[in-house]
Parts: sequence; C-alpha cells; structure tokens
Amino acid sequence: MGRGKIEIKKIENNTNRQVTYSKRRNGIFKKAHELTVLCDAKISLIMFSNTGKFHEYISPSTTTKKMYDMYQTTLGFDLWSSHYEDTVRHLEKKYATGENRGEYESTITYSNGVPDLYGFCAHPNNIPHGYEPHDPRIA
DNA sequence: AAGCACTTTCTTAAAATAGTGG
DNA sequence: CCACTATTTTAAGAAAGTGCTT
Repeated sequence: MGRGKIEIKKIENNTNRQVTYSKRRNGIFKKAHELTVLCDAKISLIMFSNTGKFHEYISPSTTTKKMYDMYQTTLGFDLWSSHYEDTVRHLEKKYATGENRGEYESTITYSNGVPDLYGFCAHPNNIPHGYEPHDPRIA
C-alpha cells in the first residue's frame, strides 16, 4: 500500500519502524471499532511496542477482565494456574490436527485453531499469508 | 537549544471490500 | 459459493509537528 509494497519482515530503520507501528496500530484499532459496531463483536486488543509502550482497545460492550474470563471459560482452563503451559500443550495435542477438530471448532466460533500464546490461533489450513506461527514453545 | 521518541499530515499506490452477477 | 469490478480505505515515504528531557 502507500507508495509501494514492503516485504513483511522487521523494519530495521528505527524511525520507519516507529512510524509504521503508530500508523498500523491506529489502523487496527479503527478496524476493531468498526467490527464492534457493525457486527456487534466484542474485541480486546492489547499491544506493546518494541520499546515497551502500551496501547489497548476494548469494545465498549465488554471489559478486558470479561474477555479473559470468556477466553478461559471457552477453552476450559485457568490462564493463571501454574499448570497453564501443560494445559495448553494438552489441548494442542488433542485438537490441533487430530480427529477431534470438529468437536473443538464447534465450541470455538471465532478462532480457527489451537489456544494461542503468541497472538493468533494457528491452524495449518487457515494461516493468513505472512503470519506463519513462530511459537517459541514449538521450536 | 538540541536531541530523542513518538505522532500526524500529505500524496498516492496497493489492498480491502461492498455490490453484482454468474 | 466464486469471480469480477467499482469504490473506499489503508499505509509507505517524506516531512513536519508535539512533548519531554537534559
């Protein structure tokens, strides 16, 4: 877009990276707001820049706490338990590729894959181009 | 004043999407 | 459902602006 297309990889130039982050963040927040209004969706976006600056969007119809509660209820585990990592591994093993996918997808209407710790839900058949997972746990 | 981190503005090419029709 | 198209929107690049710190 803009003056030309850029390759999706880390922007090494500090100034350009900062500008792109600022503009794209606003773009995402605007889209989240539109989806909230148009489709009556509940959306929570939490982001930290590479310098640690915090920004958040939350649909007016919900709260961040409610979203975490829904996340836990939907996936059936406790985010804050000491067994969280184990639980996620278990769910991934059970649902990510196996014959239980249908059962899983019937309970998850929005996402299309495994419980995520890395920003999106990944399923081999439905990963947007350029967003291949880089989960440090599955190195 | 000068340097730094971050945001905004302008132009405009590329991408997204609403609408339409097979 | 998919393909095509017209219209709208996004965001790159460059530059200017804002606010904070030293």
